Amino acid sequence: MKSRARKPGDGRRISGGNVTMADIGRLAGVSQVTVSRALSAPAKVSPETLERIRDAIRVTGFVPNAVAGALASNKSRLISALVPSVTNIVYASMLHAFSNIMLGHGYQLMLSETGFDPEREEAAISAHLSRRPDALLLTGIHHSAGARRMLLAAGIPVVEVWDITETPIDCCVGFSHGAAGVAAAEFAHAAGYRQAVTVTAGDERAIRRRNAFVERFRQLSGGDVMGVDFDSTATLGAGRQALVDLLDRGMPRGCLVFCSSDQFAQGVLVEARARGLSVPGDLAVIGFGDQEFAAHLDPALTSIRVDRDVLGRVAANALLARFERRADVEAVHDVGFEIIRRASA
Amino acid sequence: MKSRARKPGDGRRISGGNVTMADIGRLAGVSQVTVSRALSAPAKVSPETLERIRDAIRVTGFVPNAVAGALASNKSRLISALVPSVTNIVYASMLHAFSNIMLGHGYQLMLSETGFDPEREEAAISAHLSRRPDALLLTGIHHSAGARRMLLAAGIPVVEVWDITETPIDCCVGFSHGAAGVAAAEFAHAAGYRQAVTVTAGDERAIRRRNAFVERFRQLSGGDVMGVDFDSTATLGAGRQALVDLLDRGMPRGCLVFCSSDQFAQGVLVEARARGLSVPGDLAVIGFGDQEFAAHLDPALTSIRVDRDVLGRVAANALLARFERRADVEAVHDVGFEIIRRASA
DNA sequence: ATGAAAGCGCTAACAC
DNA sequence: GTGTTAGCGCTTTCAT
Repeated sequence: MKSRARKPGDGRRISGGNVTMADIGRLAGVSQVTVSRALSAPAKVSPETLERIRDAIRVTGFVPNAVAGALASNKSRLISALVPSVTNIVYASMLHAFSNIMLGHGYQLMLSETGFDPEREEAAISAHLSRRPDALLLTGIHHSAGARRMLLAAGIPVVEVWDITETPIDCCVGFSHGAAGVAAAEFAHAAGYRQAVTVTAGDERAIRRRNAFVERFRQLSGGDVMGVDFDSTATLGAGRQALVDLLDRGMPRGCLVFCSSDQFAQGVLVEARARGLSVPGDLAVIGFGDQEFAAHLDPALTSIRVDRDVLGRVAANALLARFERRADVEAVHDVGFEIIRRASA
Repeated sequence: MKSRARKPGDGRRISGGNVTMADIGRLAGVSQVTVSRALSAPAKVSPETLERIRDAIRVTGFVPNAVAGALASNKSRLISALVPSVTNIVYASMLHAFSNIMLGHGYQLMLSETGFDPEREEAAISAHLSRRPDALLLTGIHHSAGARRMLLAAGIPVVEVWDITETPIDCCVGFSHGAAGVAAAEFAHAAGYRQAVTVTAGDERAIRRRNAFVERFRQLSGGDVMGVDFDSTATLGAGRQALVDLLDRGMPRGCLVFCSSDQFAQGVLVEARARGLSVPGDLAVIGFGDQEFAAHLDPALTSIRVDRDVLGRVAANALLARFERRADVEAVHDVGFEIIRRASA
């Protein structure tokens, strides 16, 4: 017997993760292939053989080696998902919906966080592609040149979520951040606000919404729109601080605060209450994300809702459609958004 | 040329994910092994050879096939993480800290949600083990018999988080939920509360905290403790509803509401405000998790804080120590908890 | 410093 | 219905 990794005397126990299909076959008196078939196409194996194989599997606790399977079949049944952050509920809930569907179809999830950083994203893409996932979910439509090259070369389905473009790498599911900003500006103007300020996180999509908002609001109202920009992620504390800064900088009374996230908006609300400012009298607030707490704040928060559940589900279905070569799924899917008007604006 | 999966004429392009080390070797005028070495131990390859190999890699966009590598080396550099839910910030932030460290050491993450369900957990464990991860992170210390059997058989490091036990599968990092419940009861009694009610999610650990709280509070105060139990996860809306129910059932004035999560606690606070009830005068509230908003609610929420960051980091280090066969990490690590007293109780 | 050979545990193709 | 054979693309060992 030729040994290699195993030293002589390193007698292997037949149990759990070390058992192979060949071992099961030996125990059941069949060849290794028959074991493989018993697992992947039981109908092709006689009932008696099947039972013996199943017994052997039960006795040994055999768990098939999907790594070997993936290498042989060139299918990993692994999906890579790259999101900016799992601690942000908007991405987490999208992932939840996405992975639930993929899991139901036998796909496992490999996950990485990219922190809104294209370089980290590129590194993650490279690492993930080496694992040969069957498909990849990416957040956003802006990726480094290297990332695009790798993705194209990999030749696997890719779905970009949370944004839309006419030129996706493969397909995309999201909504127009520009349109969301414009809609918010029009909503604000229609609601009678003639002055506005912004609070924005260090996230390219948030900035795009803000820019669209500012441009449209200026068109409609003529005035200038000042803002506070963070280069980090949105937190309640930062939102409070933003209002403090804005007030210091002479934010006009009765103006509307356009926040890139409900976290910021809640912070603004909290700080306003702490200072005895009335909302929406002294200032109005509009958030983004429509998280659960938005409806329960006092005053209830006006926010832009995006259906994360639908986003995740449509993204999953787009990939599944590609696996099955179905052409019934369009390359660009706009899930839209909705301004939920409550008391704060 | 023997063809198999590929039909004749299915001429393969040399690009991206299809390139092999053998292809790179051909381009660089060396054998496949040398390419392998160039990647894993560049010091063992001459500088000139190395450069030619690197050129070839750049030109082709070669990404090594980690699936083949894992099969050959019996090391996947993949870590499985099983959490109840990614949309729950307490697990998400723990995961974030955990994966950051693992990533820094070259490990990718495979993720599944188990929804507090041992059966789903067992299915996930089986699916993950087939991928041959190098280690596994599990949430909680209660697992099905089948799960334990598989885990033991797999013979890989396993870290159980969010709870502690003297008999972990391998090692555990968490805190005592019983102790947390007892501490909350003692805190409540010391703060002068003589009546209490509970609001609890359908989560075994939350129930354990509640039971410990109730038992200790009864010891101290003698009275009965009624409660509302949900069998789902905690939401703000459910917290509001819980207070409605409790009030209907004659919840005594001036009592303390022990919530299994800050979400519930926020709901109770919101409903109390909506009804014009004063906190902590008419009712006091204590949450669990000390999420960011807790400190900013009005009144600020008293809560039990667990350092999720430390939890994730210690869990990661425990696995890394096991990989390196370091014995400097104990099998049971209690990260403790802290009651953060604010205005609500 | 480099290469040849063996083999990781499976799936795919083809025979019988 | 079952077996045989030939890989998948790497890492490991051993030789030079």
